[in-house]
Amino acid sequence: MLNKSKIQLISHPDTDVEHMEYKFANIEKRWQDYWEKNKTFRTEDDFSKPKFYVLDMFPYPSGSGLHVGHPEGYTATDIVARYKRMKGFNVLHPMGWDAFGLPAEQYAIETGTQPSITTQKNCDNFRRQIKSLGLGYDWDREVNTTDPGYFKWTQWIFIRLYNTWFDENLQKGRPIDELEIPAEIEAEGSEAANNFIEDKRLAYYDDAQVWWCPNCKIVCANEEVMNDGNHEKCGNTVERKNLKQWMLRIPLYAERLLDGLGNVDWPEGVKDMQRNWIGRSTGAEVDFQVEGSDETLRVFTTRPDTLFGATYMVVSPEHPLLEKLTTEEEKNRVDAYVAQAGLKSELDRSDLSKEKSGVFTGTYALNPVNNKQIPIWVADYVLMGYGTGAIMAVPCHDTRDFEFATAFSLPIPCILDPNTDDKELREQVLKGKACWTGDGSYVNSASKETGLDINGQSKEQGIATTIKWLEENKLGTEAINYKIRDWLFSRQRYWGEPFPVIHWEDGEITLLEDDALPLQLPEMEKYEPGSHGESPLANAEQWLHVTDSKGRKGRRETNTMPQWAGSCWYYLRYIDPRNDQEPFSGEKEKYWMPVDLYIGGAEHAVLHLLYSRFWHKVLFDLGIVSTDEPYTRLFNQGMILAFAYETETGAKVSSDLVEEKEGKYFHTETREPLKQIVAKMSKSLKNVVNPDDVVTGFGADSLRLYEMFLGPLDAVKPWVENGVKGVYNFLNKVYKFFVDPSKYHDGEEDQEVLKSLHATIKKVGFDVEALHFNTAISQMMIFTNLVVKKGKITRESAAAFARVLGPFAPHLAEEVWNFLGNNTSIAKADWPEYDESMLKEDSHEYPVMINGKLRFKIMLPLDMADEEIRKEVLSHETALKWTNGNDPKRFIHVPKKIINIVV
RNA sequence: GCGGAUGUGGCGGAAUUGGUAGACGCGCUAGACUUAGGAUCUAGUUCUUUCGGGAGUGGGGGUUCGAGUCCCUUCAUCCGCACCA
Repeated sequence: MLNKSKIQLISHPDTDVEHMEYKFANIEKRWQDYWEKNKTFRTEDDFSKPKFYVLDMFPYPSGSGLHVGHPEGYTATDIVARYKRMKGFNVLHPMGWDAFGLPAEQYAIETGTQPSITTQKNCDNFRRQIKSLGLGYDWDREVNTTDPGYFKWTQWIFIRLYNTWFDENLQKGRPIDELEIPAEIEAEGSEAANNFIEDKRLAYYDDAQVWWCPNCKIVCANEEVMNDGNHEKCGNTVERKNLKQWMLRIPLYAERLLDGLGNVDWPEGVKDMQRNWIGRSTGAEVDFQVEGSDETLRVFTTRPDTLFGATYMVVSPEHPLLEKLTTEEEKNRVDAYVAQAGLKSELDRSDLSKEKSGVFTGTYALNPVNNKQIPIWVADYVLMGYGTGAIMAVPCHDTRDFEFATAFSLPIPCILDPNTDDKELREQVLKGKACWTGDGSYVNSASKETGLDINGQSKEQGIATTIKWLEENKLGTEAINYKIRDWLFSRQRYWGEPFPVIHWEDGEITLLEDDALPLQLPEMEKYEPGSHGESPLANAEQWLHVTDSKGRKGRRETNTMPQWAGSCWYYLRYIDPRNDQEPFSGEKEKYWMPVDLYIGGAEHAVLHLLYSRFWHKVLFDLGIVSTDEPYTRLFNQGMILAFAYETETGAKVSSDLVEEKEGKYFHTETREPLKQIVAKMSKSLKNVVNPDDVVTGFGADSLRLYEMFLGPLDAVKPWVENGVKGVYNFLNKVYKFFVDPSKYHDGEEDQEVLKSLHATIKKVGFDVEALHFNTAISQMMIFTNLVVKKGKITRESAAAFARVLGPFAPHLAEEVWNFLGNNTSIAKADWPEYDESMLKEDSHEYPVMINGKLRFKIMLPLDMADEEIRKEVLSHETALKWTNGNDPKRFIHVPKKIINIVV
């Protein structure tokens, strides 16, 4: 109620308008039609010009249309694109649709409407909305991930991934036919050789654990499972299920993905999140002999130096050796524990069980550094998915092991004398009553029997010495471990890219030939999933079954690719979007890549950006693209929030039930006083701002300008509804002044106006490069206020200002430009040059401070000698008052800045 | 717990290398025009004051002629990750 009322009133202006009224609706319609008709923003592949590639993260075209968050990033890139074009660059600035996705499929299940029809409708709506904002995209380059002409090449890339292996020595992906099969494997026969090859492919087909919602009969992505283990859509508990899945070996590229982060201009936070996700840690893998067995238990540790402090071992409940390790006597307890751990999902293991739990397996291992017998336990604080799924526990120097050992009264011997000044803490650690993970010098860390002795060494030395000893004695090796895991690359859904894969009745898997692409989706009448966790494609009988020339029968892959697939490479397709011979021309790719500026939401900090970097590196290794990294500069726009209201107890109140009285807020029904808070826009809070409403009420230029004026692009900021009025007033002022013949004169330009104009050209240029749009707009307001006050301007100055305004408020700028007698688009004009000499001053108004406090101001010529300045300032009446005519202690004069007198 | 960021008027936010804190905008106050004003224009607007000043950028301390900015410390909020061995 609060949010809407004003917009609606202003959106129905008096019909009785003067001819000078800023009729934004007419103006914007006129220029949008003009741009469309003249293809103003079409990008030619003119290799003679310097290029600039500015990219938005393309949207998923949802049924609810744009929200105000979309235009934020899009306006920013549009301003940069228009600016760069005016600066003489050949600018690539495309838009498209990431249009595969669940909502269209869900809608299909409910209504039987083909997803392609829903998608088409939504794309049309998005395109209309985006065009209504005056964003200058080259629509001839529009791409859509669901278009067979597009996903043909997504499938083509998948085939490349399948046919690539990673050469760890060269740290480079190579064609699979360059893979040499070792002689001893060759000798075992063709099946072994085949298995060897399959194990090397970047894409492979294998069993994988997935989340399955028995209610929706659908597999869920991890992010669709809530913290309590329920499906976010229906609230039912999801299950673990083993299904054959396509996986991609992204961990092989971990080092390359880490290295590449060093050379890109990205927000530090995003780089850190990616590093964190890859999770590289260095240490050693150590083999422990299991007592009374020829099995060894391998662990990964970052602290091989603490081996002397290892007093027990822990394996995860899913560890493959657990059954063998468990003795008869302990079997019941271990089985019960494993069953119980299985009930807890991986998600709530961390949350619910702050208390450590576990049971003894009944078996012992031998600590390789001193051959001491140590018990092997099973506990769910050790995860199967990380390292080897087993650890050596060093309770005195690892907090988790310390907690566990304390809970189960296991010994906590100290082997590292802490280098801390805290005497009490040090005592505690030495006694095994506290845990120390920092540096220090080793004690009790020598064994005559095995010959290892690190007593007295520091952490760094101890690690090096121990690894060397382990390797010499063949008990372990230096090792690097990564958190990142193989990428589960298939979904049991209809509305995604089909895999170009056939599973034959004899077990062979073949991929389609390039010339058989695209493999299209079959049209279906029903989109319900298959009964056993299969994709709806399992019901497409006609499509599904194939027979080869020899009569062998096969089934097509019924899984489809995840939504990430299309977005992994779309920036490449924009380069050559209608090419039906190859994904893009190499020549064009060399010219346009890399992307110079990529703007989008921080929610894609890890997955999309990591996945697409991975694909890009594979394509680079195969010689398909010319750069190692796809995105040179990345920038995250901050989320736009909205005001919302809550009661004293914190209950949220829908905005249509809120009433304002004298700056306070009340519930319209209960009369409760309410607190104004800032929250994400949501349907339930009824605080969603619809860009269409703003465009209707104030115009697209106002929406663009306001989104940029709101604050720094990367900041999270609330939409303050009244703020739109501020920029609307500004545009109104610009219109009324610059489209009024009576404001123009033919004489010399006023010096002050000229100076401000050049300052504006300079500042706006700098600010656009730095993406500081809010301060650029403020500078344009300052200039406008000045000329309105002066009342007159020359056509030349007005033309320069119009061009500065152009990237921000393109419709109004075109109108002014046209009024000034130009009959080509302002988008094609040159950015005005500023003259540095115009900005020079010959005198400066110095603030004079006495003891650090501003006391008065004085105008002084810049070429005045120091001595004279001193005399002049000290003889000022206010200065005399403070100095009593005495010589000051100090006299500081910073040229062009400030004068400070210390008395 | 770890990692990243942010704290400036009533509000959104400005402030290259330390150099006039609060640009620009909203809101508010007063006035002008007006039948009217949620239109437009003009002036004012950090707080406080005994009208000399005084205080002031989350809190405390430090460096400096001078600190929103640099250093130490502390608090709060937001985001991401979270038993990663």
